[in-house]
Amino acid sequence: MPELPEAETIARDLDPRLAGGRVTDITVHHHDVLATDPATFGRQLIGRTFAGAGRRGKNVVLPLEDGGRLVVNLGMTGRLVLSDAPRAGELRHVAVRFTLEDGRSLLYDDTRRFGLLEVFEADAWRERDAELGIEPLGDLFTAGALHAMTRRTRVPIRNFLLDQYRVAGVGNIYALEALFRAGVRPTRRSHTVTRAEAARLRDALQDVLRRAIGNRGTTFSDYRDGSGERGGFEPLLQVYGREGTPCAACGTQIRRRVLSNRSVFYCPACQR
DNA sequence: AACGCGCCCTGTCCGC
DNA sequence: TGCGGACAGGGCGCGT
Repeated sequence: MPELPEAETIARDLDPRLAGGRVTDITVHHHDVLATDPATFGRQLIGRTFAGAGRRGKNVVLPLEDGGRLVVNLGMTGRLVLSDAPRAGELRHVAVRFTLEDGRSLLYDDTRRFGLLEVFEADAWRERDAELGIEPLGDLFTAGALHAMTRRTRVPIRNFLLDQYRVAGVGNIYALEALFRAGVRPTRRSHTVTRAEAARLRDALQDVLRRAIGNRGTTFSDYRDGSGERGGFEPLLQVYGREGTPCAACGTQIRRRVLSNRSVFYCPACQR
């Protein structure tokens, strides 16, 4: 569920409300979401003050006033919520609670605990940041830049888009939607993608991600109960989860297959 | 060395 | 109605 748009939405919500919050205590309910042991984690953060919230790829980045950072990878089911948020009391899988000086708490909730919380000091974060791929909504993500990258590898283009060390922030859902809009089959080897296709893919990726952010990052996953934001991006999905239904462009049945242990959906007529 | 695959974990859904 | 099994996607570690 959480890809770039979800991380962006969380960061925007948190930014003004978390700034100035000083950590006075940390309770770890599930240590497997931490990069270190709980005692070390506590020593790293207690007494330090959040400066706000941002994003890098799919990571929510919480800068500290002294230049360090708490970096949160949300995995599949991670959420970051302040205790005074409307539905904070409904969280059922709180893994870590950060008590703040003003009495509020920052809660990290993660049902499946695929997420990871890690503290970086300034230098270490610069290194980590440099390892991550290009930001798909950034100025550097041009058609030429994307094409130069795709030409250098033979991996299927869907796998290329999922690799956080190439393009940072794209997950399976938005990758497949962008490939459909660009008319490129997910299994196509990256190096065969033409310049024109790379240009369409860049535009499609940006369009899909921006629309998703406009919908507050709401994807299909929370449609079944009204526990969170209602409405959402799901009606906008044109191929993901639509096996057997007619393609919106040509009517051909959408096909599903498995690529690298993960579902791929595409229109066999529109995507070459 | 780039790449593919299995696994981590839980909730939901489907078929018997 | 209950239950087992398949399935979901992110990322890491390992084998090739």
